[in-house]
Amino acid sequence: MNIPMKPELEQILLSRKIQPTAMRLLVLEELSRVNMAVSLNELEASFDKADRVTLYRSLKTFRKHKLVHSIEDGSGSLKYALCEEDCECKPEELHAHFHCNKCNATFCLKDYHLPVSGLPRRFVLEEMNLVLKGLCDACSA
Amino acid sequence: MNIPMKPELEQILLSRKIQPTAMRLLVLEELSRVNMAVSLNELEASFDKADRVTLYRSLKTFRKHKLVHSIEDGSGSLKYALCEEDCECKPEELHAHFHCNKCNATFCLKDYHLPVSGLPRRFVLEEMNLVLKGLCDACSA
DNA sequence: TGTACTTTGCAACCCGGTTGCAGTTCTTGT
DNA sequence: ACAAGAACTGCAACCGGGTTGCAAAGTACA
Ligand SMILES: [Mn+2]
Ligand SMILES: [Mn+2]
Ligand SMILES: [Zn+2]
Ligand SMILES: [Zn+2]
Repeated sequence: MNIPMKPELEQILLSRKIQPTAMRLLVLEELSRVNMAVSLNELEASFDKADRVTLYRSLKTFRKHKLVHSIEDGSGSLKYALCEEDCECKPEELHAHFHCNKCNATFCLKDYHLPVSGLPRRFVLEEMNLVLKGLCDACSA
Repeated sequence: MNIPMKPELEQILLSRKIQPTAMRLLVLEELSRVNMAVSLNELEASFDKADRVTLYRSLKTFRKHKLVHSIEDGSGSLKYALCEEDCECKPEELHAHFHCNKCNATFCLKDYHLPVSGLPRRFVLEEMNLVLKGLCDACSA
């Protein structure tokens, strides 16, 4: 995936009904660039000077408008990753994530969809969260 | 599962090489009684007077000796549940958990073992965490 | 251009988890 | 039975991720 240019970024926000402010464009650009799931802290560290709360609220807004989804990978901090272009964050769009125990990176396994079966009677399934953990591509070499 | 009596509880701790102190016996008894995954806060609330840190360290000790396993269910607090009698917490003993979005309860799905396939090349799998979310038995009625 | 609404930055707070330390209890060797 | 050492406990304080309140700055739109 190549990184979209400024006008494209703006278009992406607009298409999600998010006002394209300067900060939000930067956040979106960064999320596109890294192409993995990042925590609020990691995001903050990737800018010279940015207010943590503003980043937090940008991500919150993005998530509300289904531009990003969040992953609890067990590292202690929530991570955020860009959704696919036309994602509506429905159950069938859920996918697994891989968390590297060594470098702490977390990736979307977009093709690893979740098995929905074997649930006990009378339990109603609404969502699932599957995190695979181990060594990533780079760390297993 | 019925709740073990005092001497049995003591035996359980001893068999895991954990010194059976008064507090630890109480914690083990409570974990047996509730028969689900509980958070540190919930555990604390189930005693009239107990120090949070002592409970915390009891759970930590239990986990080290593989008497309990912990579950990150996305509720914001780690939960702990008793392991099966001869559990060694190996990958093949991993199971899924169910978290109720309404009552916040979390259960072990001991028979729901995890599918291990479809991982990208060069990724080394060490552990998995699968949490199903929805409405539990009681809440779906 | 004026006004209402949104976004931003800062400070402060919340809460789960964790550590330091001193006092107590328990284990072990004599 | 006793002393020395190790393990456990309770309290206070800290830490870090996440969150909120509020006033200032920015933006949309009539
Ligand atoms: Mn993802
Ligand atoms: Mn379990
Ligand atoms: Zn890695
Ligand atoms: Zn429930």
